[in-house]
Amino acid sequence: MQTTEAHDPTGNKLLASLPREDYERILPHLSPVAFALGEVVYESGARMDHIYFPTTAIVSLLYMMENGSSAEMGIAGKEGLVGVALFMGGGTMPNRAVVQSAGGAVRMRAKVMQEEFARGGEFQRRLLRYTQALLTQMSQTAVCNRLHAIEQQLCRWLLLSHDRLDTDELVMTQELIANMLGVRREGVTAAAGRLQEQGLVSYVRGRILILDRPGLEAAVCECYGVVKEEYDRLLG
Amino acid sequence: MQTTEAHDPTGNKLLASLPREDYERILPHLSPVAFALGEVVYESGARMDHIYFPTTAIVSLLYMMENGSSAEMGIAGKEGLVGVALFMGGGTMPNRAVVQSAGGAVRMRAKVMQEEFARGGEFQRRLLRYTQALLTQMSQTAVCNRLHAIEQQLCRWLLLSHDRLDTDELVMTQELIANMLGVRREGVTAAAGRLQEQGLVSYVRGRILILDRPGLEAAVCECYGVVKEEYDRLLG
DNA sequence: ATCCGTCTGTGTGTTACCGCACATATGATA
DNA sequence: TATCATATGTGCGGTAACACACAGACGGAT
Repeated sequence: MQTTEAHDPTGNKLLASLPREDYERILPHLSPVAFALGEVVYESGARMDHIYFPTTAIVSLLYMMENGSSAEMGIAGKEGLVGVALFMGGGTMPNRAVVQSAGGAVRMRAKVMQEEFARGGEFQRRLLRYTQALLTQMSQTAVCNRLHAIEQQLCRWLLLSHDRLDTDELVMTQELIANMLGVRREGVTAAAGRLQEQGLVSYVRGRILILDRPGLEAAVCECYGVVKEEYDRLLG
Repeated sequence: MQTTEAHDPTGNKLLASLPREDYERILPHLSPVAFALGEVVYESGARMDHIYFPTTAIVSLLYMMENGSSAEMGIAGKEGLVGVALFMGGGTMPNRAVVQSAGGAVRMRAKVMQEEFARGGEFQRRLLRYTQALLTQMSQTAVCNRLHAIEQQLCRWLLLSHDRLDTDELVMTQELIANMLGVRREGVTAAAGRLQEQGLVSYVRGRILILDRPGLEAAVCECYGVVKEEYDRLLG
């Protein structure tokens, strides 16, 4: 795997954007972690010991229904972090964080992070802006779930994932995508088939290749653009 | 209208929960506002001059689609505030805030609020915890929109509104509820009719009366409970 | 090379919600 | 009391997504 990149804290854009002074103060408190596909970063309602800054990994925030079905409310990759509850004050969140794309992250002990946050400097500022971006992503997911068709949501999901990867290939079965989107596997098969017919993607057995990104951007609903622009504005 | 209550800052639970010292420092900077039904508190993408703490009013956060349809992503009442973007750092949000139930609020100039927030004390702590609660409400709305039927969502919406009112009567047409939920008006008519048959609510021309709150709580999906518990835990 | 678990494709019938059209009821106002 | 804008009820056809069943296809392991 991408050993050097995955363990370099600057692989995480949020950390990389810190002023040198803040970055260097934080650096000694960061330690690398490797995440496997499907690994649970934290469980719904569970207290976390660390905050995670993905470098090459992508993490999905999922709500697990009592009856076993699930739906994704947001995703985090190298642009952000996993564990906002640790500095927002609640400590826990009623959702599960699952590794959606294997890769690396760096982590920081909760206590150290909280002390740094309490300094009120640039670190705090970036964390709060990131949280606002996440807020937008989640709220737009709510809108998209209500008003848009599976095919458009699949485009949105593919683009959000692609933005957080350095490759055009997503390792992901249709079954897993269905769990993320909160729809049936057959629904994903049908939507993915239509995208493939249009030449936007190609896929074989758990691997999806993005062939025509501009084409996907033309096929996606406005939700993707709203979220993307807000991330760029707040974190860019 | 409820003149005294609506203008008393302690009508807002978030302000009322502040330690006396913080509350008294903030009090001189609060001024009362009256909101009419349908009034736009802030427009999508617009910079705000004030943060609002509702006392008797309820405000909906709506996303307006390019094609004119809309969907609610969250609501705020006396338990919270409107304008998280002002302390989260983004300044604006890509959604509209509309008065869903007429009533009062107190407001505070953005600059003053930001200075108080930067002190890093209890005020900051409460604001961040509230924002985490809002995050949960929005993400649970996403899940609910994906997985649950209109009737359950209507129950959720009625209960969330009822929690923020001192009366059992909601002044709200089915047409407006449909805009909030992002569904057809006829869909609301049908769902509301079923709730009325069960004796849970009664309504006539723009007024809905909550008759059997425990019954509604039995009919609602788990989403309401998740959000409620998180609000109680974080702000209680 | 074969086996077998997993992933993907497809068909059938059902349901929830949509869009449209229009009938009826309410209550404020003249 | 009559009028009228607005709110609500209802019917009908269309469609997207559902649940279930099963067939084929791939690719790693023996």
